Amino acid sequence: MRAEPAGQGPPGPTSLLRPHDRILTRVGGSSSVRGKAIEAAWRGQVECLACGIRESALFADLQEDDFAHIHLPIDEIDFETGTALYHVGDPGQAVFTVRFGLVKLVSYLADGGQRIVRLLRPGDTAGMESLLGLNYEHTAIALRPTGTCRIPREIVNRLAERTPRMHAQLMQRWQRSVQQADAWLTSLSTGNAKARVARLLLLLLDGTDGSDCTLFGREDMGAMLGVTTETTSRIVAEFRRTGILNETGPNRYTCDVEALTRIAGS
Amino acid sequence: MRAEPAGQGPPGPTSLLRPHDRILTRVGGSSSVRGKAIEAAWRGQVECLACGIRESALFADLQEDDFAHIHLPIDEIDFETGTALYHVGDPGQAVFTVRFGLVKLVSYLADGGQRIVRLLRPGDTAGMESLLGLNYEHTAIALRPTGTCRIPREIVNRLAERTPRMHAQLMQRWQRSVQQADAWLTSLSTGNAKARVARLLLLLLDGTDGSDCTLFGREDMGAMLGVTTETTSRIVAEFRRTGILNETGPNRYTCDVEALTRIAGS
DNA sequence: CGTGACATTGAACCGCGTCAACCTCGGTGG
DNA sequence: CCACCGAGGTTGACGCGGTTCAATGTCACG
Repeated sequence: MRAEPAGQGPPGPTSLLRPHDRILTRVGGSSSVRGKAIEAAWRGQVECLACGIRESALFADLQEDDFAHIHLPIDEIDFETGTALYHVGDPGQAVFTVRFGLVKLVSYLADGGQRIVRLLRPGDTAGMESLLGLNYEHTAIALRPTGTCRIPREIVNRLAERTPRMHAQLMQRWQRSVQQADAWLTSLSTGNAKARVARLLLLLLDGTDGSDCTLFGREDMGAMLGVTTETTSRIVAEFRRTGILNETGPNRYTCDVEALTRIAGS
Repeated sequence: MRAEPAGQGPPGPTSLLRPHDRILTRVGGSSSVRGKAIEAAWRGQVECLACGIRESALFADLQEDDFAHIHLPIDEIDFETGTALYHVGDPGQAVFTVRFGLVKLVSYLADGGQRIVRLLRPGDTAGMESLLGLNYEHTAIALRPTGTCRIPREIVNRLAERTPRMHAQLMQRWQRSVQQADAWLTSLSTGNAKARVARLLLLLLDGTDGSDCTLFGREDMGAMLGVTTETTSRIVAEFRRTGILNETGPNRYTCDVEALTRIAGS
């Protein structure tokens, strides 16, 4: 594994904003601002109930009266590509529900390199370790423009005490993380590089329209697959030459799913 | 990845005992037998409270009166080396607390190969996906003579409803699984083979006495590290030649922790 | 138009997979 | 008691695949 060129090593345990952490904040409810205004009445109840992704989000199973017990601000925070939701080692004060976009969870290695251990999609929850009072165990970085809801840990913990529905949601989400971690190991870190790239592409297919997917930097792809940037680039380029991938825009491709499945199987 | 020689592919979704599943059952309490006797009064309350590893086990935080609500048999089941606690796809009816020994969680790959995704040590809990009504997601196999407590899922689920202490234990255990899965990826599936073997050895050090560890078959070690049996064997042999490992018994070694740490860092 | 970030490509090297031989050891049966 | 056998560990030879280092291409942006 090569040392990161721009890497200043694993981020320290502070929670100061890094220079590049340009965050687009759109506060969720009343006059509250991120990190302040604990007492402010919050009108997020309505918004949560009406949330477009609620059926797949952390609050999916909550009932109307459950929301009445939320007395801390839930902020909608949007992140530009490349900015961090939080850093490894930061004291975890909140979980983030991904509303749209894509987030990578990064682990930094002893040698300064990095490895992406998971991807979070809309409906997923980031930073659940904070619910146990732990520091964040990864750095979470937006791979595309990403919208989140930042939910203070006390809200979730209090709801979990109150209702077994929240309880069940949490367990399901933890289990999902384990599943995803295991799948990551067996499908993205096993077999030759070409098969790994193929499996990653299949994983990135847009659920809806079938055979389209949006890629990101070759370096990130390499960090997911445990191979170098060059190898990734070579393989993607080859897929393009052989028609398995068809560029339709900047980092947008149409895939020959059939062929990819065959390659992934080897 | 090479195809498994003895592999008959991923085990099917049945829960029938395989021919080689020689299980040493020592039933926990009254006259109950595994899988039967739901009504039998169970005297495990005493045994759980007196359990030697309770402070690190699933029931760690429970109080005396919590145990009064256990009305299903908790069996002590011991497994010989190589036998399965359960198979992937089996409908999960219970979790297993490991009392002594070592258990591997195996994922079977599309090509018939296998990958070990986690190790369970005394105090760890296997098969928690069963609590969510899911089928087992791995095959769990004892790497050494292993003792377990088989706890029916209803017991845990009912306790979790009753007491937030059980609730918290579950969340912590799920979180631990995620952590271990992430560590597995970053430390055992990253870097060159020699570093991986070194990290595995460091992971296997007996907590207590410092520099001793017990290895297992080279094939299993390879399946943990994502390398072949031959590579694993070569590296272990080299470590022995250079004095980093010192054989003290069958698959027992004393390690030069210093040297291993250096090699692991590369 | 210069500049920097990123993708691509080339060439050389070498780590590890692959295939195969051989060894050790424990068990089994004559 | 010994010959035989099979499983697992070790070692060698060879070649491929992926890393490494370096050069060039491409595009967005100031």
